[in-house]
Amino acid sequence: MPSPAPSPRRAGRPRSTEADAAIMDATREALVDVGWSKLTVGHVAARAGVAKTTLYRRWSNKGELVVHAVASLFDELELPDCGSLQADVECVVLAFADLLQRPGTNASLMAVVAESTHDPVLREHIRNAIVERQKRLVLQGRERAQARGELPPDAADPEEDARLVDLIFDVIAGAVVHRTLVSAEPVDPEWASRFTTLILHGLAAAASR
Amino acid sequence: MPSPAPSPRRAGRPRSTEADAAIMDATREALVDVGWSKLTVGHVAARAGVAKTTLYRRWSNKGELVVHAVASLFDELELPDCGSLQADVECVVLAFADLLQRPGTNASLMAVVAESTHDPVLREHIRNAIVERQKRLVLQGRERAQARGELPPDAADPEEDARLVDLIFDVIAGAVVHRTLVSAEPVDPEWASRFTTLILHGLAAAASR
Amino acid sequence: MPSPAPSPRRAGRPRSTEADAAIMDATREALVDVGWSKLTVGHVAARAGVAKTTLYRRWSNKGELVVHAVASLFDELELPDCGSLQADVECVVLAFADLLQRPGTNASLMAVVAESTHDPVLREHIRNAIVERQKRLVLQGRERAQARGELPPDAADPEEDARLVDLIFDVIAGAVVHRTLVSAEPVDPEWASRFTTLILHGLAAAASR
Amino acid sequence: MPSPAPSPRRAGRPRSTEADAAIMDATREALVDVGWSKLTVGHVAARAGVAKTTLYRRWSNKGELVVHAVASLFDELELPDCGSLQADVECVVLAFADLLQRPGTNASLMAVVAESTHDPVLREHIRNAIVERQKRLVLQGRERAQARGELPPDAADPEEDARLVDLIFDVIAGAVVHRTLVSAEPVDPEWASRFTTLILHGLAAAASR
DNA sequence: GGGTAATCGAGACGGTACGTCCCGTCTTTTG
DNA sequence: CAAAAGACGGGACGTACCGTCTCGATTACCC
Repeated sequence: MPSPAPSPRRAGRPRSTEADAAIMDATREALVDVGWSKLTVGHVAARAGVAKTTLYRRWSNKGELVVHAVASLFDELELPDCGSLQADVECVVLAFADLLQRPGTNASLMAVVAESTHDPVLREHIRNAIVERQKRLVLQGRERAQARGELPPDAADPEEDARLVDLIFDVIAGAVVHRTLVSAEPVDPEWASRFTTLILHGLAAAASR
Repeated sequence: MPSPAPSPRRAGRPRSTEADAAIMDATREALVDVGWSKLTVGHVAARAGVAKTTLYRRWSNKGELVVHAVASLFDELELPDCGSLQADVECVVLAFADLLQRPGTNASLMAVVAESTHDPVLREHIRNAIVERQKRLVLQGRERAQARGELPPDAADPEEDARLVDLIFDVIAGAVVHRTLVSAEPVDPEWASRFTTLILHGLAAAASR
Repeated sequence: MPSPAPSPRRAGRPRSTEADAAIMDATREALVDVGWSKLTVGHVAARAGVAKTTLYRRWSNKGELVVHAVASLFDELELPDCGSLQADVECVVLAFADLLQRPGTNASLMAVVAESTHDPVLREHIRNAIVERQKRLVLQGRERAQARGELPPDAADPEEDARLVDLIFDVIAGAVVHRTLVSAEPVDPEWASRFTTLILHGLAAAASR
Repeated sequence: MPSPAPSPRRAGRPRSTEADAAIMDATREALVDVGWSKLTVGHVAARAGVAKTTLYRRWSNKGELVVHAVASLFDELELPDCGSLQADVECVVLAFADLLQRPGTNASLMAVVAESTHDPVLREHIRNAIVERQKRLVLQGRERAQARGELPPDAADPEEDARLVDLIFDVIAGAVVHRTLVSAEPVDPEWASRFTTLILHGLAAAASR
């Protein structure tokens, strides 16, 4: 959202929307090719066929630019209905891993997260743009499972309930990210199945206690 | 450990081990103070009271330097015997989270991991320096639990066994890292307990099936 | 399309002519103060109140910079009309010697010439920037002397003529440079007179033969 | 003359004379190959198959080393008796030019002279090692010419006489050096003849006035 | 349809850090 | 003890980007 306020209609020549798109594309491509740390504003501008000035008129620095380019990558995460809780979880695990394993995404994500450790504003950005988007999938999956009777209804205490959702989210997302980026091992259906079994049994056992 | 082999005794003046230590210390301090991206080789050298060349004689660039410094942070991770499997896991989760929450560590770790997504050599470095070190803790904890009778002996198939260990490792490390760095929520004893319960129940249920 | 453009006027911000001048001045001053070998690009930039990059945008290295600075020193060499050929030659000899005896100039000139023995490009530079500039003085003096009737008109064969001019030039410039820099003896009016007499008599005698 | 006092016979291992020679050779070769400014002590030592320490034990710095290597080049200048004053002068002009045109010599000479403009000690060195050596050739030529009756006997005033010798020396050496190194034109027999004629006629005309 | 005002490209600018190279000194082990 | 090997503090080099700043040349809108 480089030009968030389309309405005020300031005088003078309006900004080129083609440039907007070309810059975003070039940024994503560059991110895939060379990664965050070796990505330079000059190269992005050149690849987009745009002057550096044009780029800086839209984003105040390299960080802003990359964050905007990355956040949009997570738009495509969906939770198809796979018939059972186990299948649903395996589906989302595999979809998420697939996203992470695509050449540019992993690097971009890590880069942005790494940068965020120093920048509270950026961190908040990430929370809103990425974390919340993913957490919705967990909620959605639970609702379906509850409808199927595979999971009990929400806990009485809403805080307690939120804590459980957060836990599940961190376990699922964390395990997939860690296996992919740190252990650098593939997340294949077998691993997904094994992992899902572990989590759901844990959940069931903990609940039935 | 840039000079691991003390024996061959090459000709010429030997490298100063004091410099080794001073550089590592200075790097870690600088990492905490200013973070990866603002860390300067020149500053590190100055802080260590060492010439820049001395530093470059040991590590070929800023990346190498920081990776070694970060890896050494994980040296302190130990698995104290807390009396039970549940307590052991909670202990290591809290110790790991504490490490990640220290100001410089999180940024450093993420930066190094991010960098590794483009550099296979660096990725291998990380595997050896960090991943293997942590995986040892998992193995050690399992041995203790087996001695206590809390866990069954190793699986018959060693490959199957390795897969299980890897899974547990990714789940534990991943969840802690994710909650700390992505969700940006604190890992406190309550979360550790809740998480540990989930995992151990899942493990037990899956095994007893 | 009359295309009246007197200057190509490339796109983009034009180079600062103030910077040009400041750098040249600073280089000459530094050359006088510390000499070629101790002259630092960084110091020159600082003294000129200019970034090092601005300097490197104009000259590709320290050598280029100094050559241009040295060559410009020769701009001031003029041939005032002193009334007679003998007086004209003595004038230019003394002016040239004065230039060479100024603290920084001798070192600079020698350094540049020394450097040129290995670098054909630099050698060509010197030819264009220094040699041709001085040779013009010889031609100018001859024209005046011819107008006064002190010298015969140009030889019929232009090649032969050029050879004579080259000879005179090497003798005059060579003798002054050698006495100043190698013999390290002063070029005073007495020496200039003695030298001029020798050359002009030789010229007259050789011509009248 | 790196080790000027061979006699005292200090205790311990004596310095290797092979090293002396190897270093001098390597220095001269390096001077030819890369010139003064790009010659490094490290490379010379390597080429000589000697440690840098060994080199520094004999010469205190790069300058000393090169001056010693260069001075010896001028030992070979001689004045053969060519039968007449004109022939003698042409001979020495050609011999000197030949020396200067040899690949390494010109660079070395200029480099040393250039360096000498900053270093009075070095300048004195050059006077003794090079200038005086050449000036003797002028004196020797005059004596022969006087014996042949081609030149009048020494002037009555010895100072006046010395001034004349100095003048001739600067003119001859200067013109040859300038043509070779600055004008970068060849000194061939034709030029030598033309030049010699000019000088001798000038000398004769000036004397007979 | 002519002004006007913000855009665009190009590229120079002051900076900062990089990683390399060489200097001349120093500390070792080996002969 | 000298020699070979090579690490050390220091300092300049030339390069690469950063984010800012002119420039002249284009547009779109608004009068």
